Amino acid sequence: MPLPDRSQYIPHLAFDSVVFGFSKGKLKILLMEYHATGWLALPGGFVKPDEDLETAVKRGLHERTGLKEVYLEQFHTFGTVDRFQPDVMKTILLASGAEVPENYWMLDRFFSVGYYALLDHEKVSLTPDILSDSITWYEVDKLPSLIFDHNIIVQKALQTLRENLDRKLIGGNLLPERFTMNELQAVYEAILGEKLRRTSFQRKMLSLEILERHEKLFTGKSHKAPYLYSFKL
Amino acid sequence: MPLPDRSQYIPHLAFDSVVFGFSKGKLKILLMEYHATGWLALPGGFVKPDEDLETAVKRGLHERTGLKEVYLEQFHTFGTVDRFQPDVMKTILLASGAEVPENYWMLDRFFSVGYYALLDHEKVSLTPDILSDSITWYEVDKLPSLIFDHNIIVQKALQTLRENLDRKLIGGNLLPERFTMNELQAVYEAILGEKLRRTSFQRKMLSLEILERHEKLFTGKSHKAPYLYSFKL
DNA sequence: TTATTATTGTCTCATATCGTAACAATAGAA
DNA sequence: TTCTATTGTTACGATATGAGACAATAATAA
Repeated sequence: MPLPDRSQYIPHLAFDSVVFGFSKGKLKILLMEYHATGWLALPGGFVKPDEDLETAVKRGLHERTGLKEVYLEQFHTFGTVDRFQPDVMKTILLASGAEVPENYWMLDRFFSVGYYALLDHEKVSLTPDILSDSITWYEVDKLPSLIFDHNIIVQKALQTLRENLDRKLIGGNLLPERFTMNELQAVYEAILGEKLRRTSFQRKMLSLEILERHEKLFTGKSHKAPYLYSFKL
Repeated sequence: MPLPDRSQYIPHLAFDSVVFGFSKGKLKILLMEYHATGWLALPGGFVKPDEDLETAVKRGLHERTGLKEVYLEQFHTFGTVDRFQPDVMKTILLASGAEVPENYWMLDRFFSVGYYALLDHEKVSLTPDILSDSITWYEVDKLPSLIFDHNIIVQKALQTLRENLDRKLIGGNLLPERFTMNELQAVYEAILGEKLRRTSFQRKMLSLEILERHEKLFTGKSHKAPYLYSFKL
């Protein structure tokens, strides 16, 4: 399996995606595990010479998750010299069984543009890339050590997500079309890392006039059934 | 005057700085005017192979303003294909009187990381770069047309500045060490583009406990003299 | 059928915050 | 001494938020 040629991509420039999902009450992100080494990294990629940066990120996201439409936001570009670790990269490339040419372009110094994505955990079908033998969900607050500065990238993504949460009303992107108020609150709590008041949360969300109320959800439990909501528009 | 060699900088990657200053009640930014063409652009630059991205931006800022310490914030990275306008770049290079080699690296497609800086208008001493014959302050709300996507970059910088204004308490970076409450309010109004209530603003600022009150400022006007303030720490 | 339990939707009240206006203080001029 | 313009502070009402109370209700148990 041949490695990509220098001419196929813009050199020195990469992107890394922090893909957030929500399941079983936990906020999770996608991580790739590289062949043989067992090293973990964010799913990322490179930009083609005639491709918009954001298009490249969407392409990468589509290849890994099968999803075409996801909520996507750029949050920071990482460009310190200490990201440059050609030995690490070389080990990953060799472990994939490929032949690594002299001065191979992927061993150069890279700047990486960080994007975070929010998607419905249930809708993805995961596919590893050439260098990885798996891609899996990991709980954000139990993250293992990642290669390069990827732990820092995740922290920055999470910080930006928190700051944008209220301003951009994006919590719903992690849920299916219809959800209960309790589920929405659980998403907010997972992102913010703190418990919220049930009544205040409900009042706030309803006062924003962005939710549409639908039929009740009967779960079979012996108590009042909650309404289902969806986001307007 | 020779143009920089391909090996001196990372290819395909640039930065652009939106340098905010405040004077005579107006919010202003620095623009460079290129030789002969009269085209206007943001002050920017390239990153050296062994240089941190942020270090490069500070270096560029120091070269243009003489300032070593400025408030600096990265806000977005621009990477659409339509930024690629080699003819425009070639005209600029030729107008500077330089000889432009075949396939010169500055004519390639570039990704640009946007930073904004806040500084005390009084402290800068302006120096144009090789390609420009002037660098001057322009009022943000009376901006002329700029090359490439630089008008969009300014808008994005301003938008981010507004969003960060309260959260990061950065308004003071545009003023000298000591200032009156009125001056601070004028900065906030210029950034937000709207009038603020005098009493509410004063109450809010004082309640944040970030200001230190100093002696009064006697302007010679026939009314009560305002206190001077500085930011704590 | 009725009582019980767990959870949901709403309301109330205390508190904090903010818009608005009023008021007192004061530096210099008349 | 009075007047004018501006500043610092306080008062009051409107609005938002924290915290708790209370009614509604789906399924179960009696």
